[in-house]
Formats: sequence, C-alpha cells, structure tokens
Amino acid sequence: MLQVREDAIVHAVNRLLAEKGFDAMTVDEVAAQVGIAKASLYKHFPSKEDLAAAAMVRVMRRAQDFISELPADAAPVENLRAVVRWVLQVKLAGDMPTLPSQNSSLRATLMGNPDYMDGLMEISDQLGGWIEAAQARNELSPTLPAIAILYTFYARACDSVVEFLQMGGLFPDEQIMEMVLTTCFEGLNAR
Amino acid sequence: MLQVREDAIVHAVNRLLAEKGFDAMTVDEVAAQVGIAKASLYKHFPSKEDLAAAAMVRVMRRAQDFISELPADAAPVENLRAVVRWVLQVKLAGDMPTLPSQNSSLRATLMGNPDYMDGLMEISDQLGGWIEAAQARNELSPTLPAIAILYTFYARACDSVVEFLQMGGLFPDEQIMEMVLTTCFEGLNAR
DNA sequence: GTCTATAGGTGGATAGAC
DNA sequence: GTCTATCCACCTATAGAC
Repeated sequence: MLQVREDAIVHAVNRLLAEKGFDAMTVDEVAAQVGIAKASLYKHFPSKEDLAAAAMVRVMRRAQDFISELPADAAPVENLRAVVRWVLQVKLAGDMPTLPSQNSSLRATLMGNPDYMDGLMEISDQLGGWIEAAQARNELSPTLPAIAILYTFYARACDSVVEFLQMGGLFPDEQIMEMVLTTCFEGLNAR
Repeated sequence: MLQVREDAIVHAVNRLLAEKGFDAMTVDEVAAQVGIAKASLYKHFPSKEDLAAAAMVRVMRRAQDFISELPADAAPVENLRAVVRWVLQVKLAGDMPTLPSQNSSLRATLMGNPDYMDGLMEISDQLGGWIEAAQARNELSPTLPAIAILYTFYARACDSVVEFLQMGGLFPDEQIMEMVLTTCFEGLNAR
C-alpha cells in the first residue's frame, strides 16, 4: 500500500523531470499529479532533491533490469549498442529524467543516497566490463580511455540532438534513434 | 557609453548562464556582478528572457566572427571540424551559455528576437553549405540528412560528456577536446 | 499518513524620486 | 538612467488538527 503510493509519486516525478527539468518542476505539481496534498509528499520524501534522487534510482533500476536480460554470450559491443538504443528509446518516449549537473545541493543529496550510488556503480561496472572487452576485441576504439566511452554513453541520456530532431518534426522517432545511434558508434565521417 | 554598459551586462549574463544555467541564474546576481541596481538592468532589457537572448546573440556573433576567418578554399569538413573545435574550446573554458530547450516563455522571446533568429539562420546556412559540400565529396556520411548533421554539431555546445570528463578531473582540457572531437567525427567504433 | 493552512524566503518586475 | 524601496506571485517546507 505504502509501496504503491510511493511508486505513484516517483512515477510522477519521473514524468515531470523528463518534461520540464528539476528547476521548473514544483513539488505542488507532483502532489497534484499524484492526487495527494503536498504535506503528505513530505511524509514520504524529506525534500525535493530526494524526490529527484528517487526518480534517478527508478530509471537506473529499469536500466539494470534491461541489462540483466541481455545475452551473456553476445559480442560486448552489441550489448552496448542495445543499452544505448534502450536509453534513446526511453528519452524519445519522454521518460528520461534529467538533472542539472551544476546544482550543488542536488549533487550532495545524490552522493549521499546509497541506492543511487550503488546503482550507478553497478551499471558502470557492467558497462565498463563490456567496454574493455569490446576494446580488447577491437570492436571499440582501443585508443580512447574506457571511462571516456562510458561517459559518452551516459551523455546520450541527455543529448540535445534528440530534442532538436524531435522539435524539427521531420523524422519519426525510430529514424531519430537510428541516426543518433549511428552517429554515436560510426561517427559523422563517411566510411 | 550605453554600449559599454550593455556589453558588461551581457558579458555577466553569459558567464552566469554558462556557470549555472538559466533557471538558477537570478537577475539580482547579474545586477550585482555588473555593479548596478536591478531596476537599472530593466531599463536596458525588459525581462530575464531578453537578457538570455542577448547572451545567445553575443555567442553567435563570436561564432560568426570565427567562421568568417576560416579559409574559403579549405576542405569543407576541415572547416566544420574547426567550428566544432571552437565550440568545444568555448565550452571547456566555461564560456558557453546554455538554455533549457523546454522553457516556453524563453523560446517565445528567442523566436521574437530578430538578432537571434537572423544569426541562427546565417550560421545554419553557412554550416549547412559546408555540410552538403562535404557530403558531395564523400567526406561526411552522405546517408545522414544534412540537418541531422547540423543539429549534431549544435548539440556539441551542450554535450554533457564535456562536463562529465571535466568533473572526473582525469584529463586536461586539450585531451577532452580531442576525445570529443574524435568521437563526434570518427565514432566510438574501431577503424 | 492525510489534510488545511501558513510560515518563511526568494525572485521577477515596478514605482517613483533624483 | 540610476537609485531605494517595494509589490506580488510563487515555492519549499512545516505546524498542527484529525
């Protein structure tokens, strides 16, 4: 019962973070969307920052669920492509929460949240392993530091090119995904 | 005299937008940084949105200045690389103002600002010409729509991977620039 | 745990004197 | 055009009854 309610809250936060970002999101909106009073929200989560953290934990769990179902025997680079594809799909569907990386109180809350930190670490370890394996097999560029490749993947979750292309309205979501995915792995140069 | 003061204002706005973003920037801060009263600011610019627009016009002018000095006889792709390099340099120096693309009142102000719209159009035409020329010479992938390539360049101005790598503190700015530039044009795959 | 009501603070914008 | 002083709306968070 409590779990169901908190899920509803975090779901609403996720949607609002994806739609308007952390600063523009208000706690009143969250409460209204869930259909409870604002004061009730604060019984579940102590601050707006903690609401955001819960949304990030939620999306990371979904990512972990997706990752855990990928074939262990596939080429590492193919699994990495699948993860980036999943990220883009979530973003294109308007379900990817984004946070301002400059906000210090928000950063402090995230850093102090074990669920967030552990999830981030686990995902980074999993992807990092695939990255190094792919580099060893010469499927990903061995000259780039693995951490730079990892960050490049993470940055796809907030890549403005997706919004630009969606706002332009010239391409369907499926094609946007393919273009960004291609650009990410193959680059803009001709082959 | 008025021009000098307004330059100082826009310069301060540019710095604050680069540092903390539109939502976190306050008009009080801008006034304090310039050293004038907030009410005086509003004699020069009618709203916070117009302040942001002026900062965007400023950075676009600087981009146009840079573009206009590029060799007309160089390979188009080389000029494009130089532009992306310039963008990354500005961003790495902490001088690239960024705006939330979801904010509707801000978008309306930008759309209604002829200086902004004209500058954006001019830059897009210039880069678009190079992109199509590069594709015709098979220097850039001919299968990608030119507009998608253009947006991919624009998105480098707010690519989070730069912040991630800078926060990590593992690489000097020069190396970050080369990694992002390489990833952008060559992709993550091994060659 | 849910509500109503409100505290406490901040930020964009303006009034009006000089 | 610059200032001081202020308005007013909104936002995070909390008090306190039920």
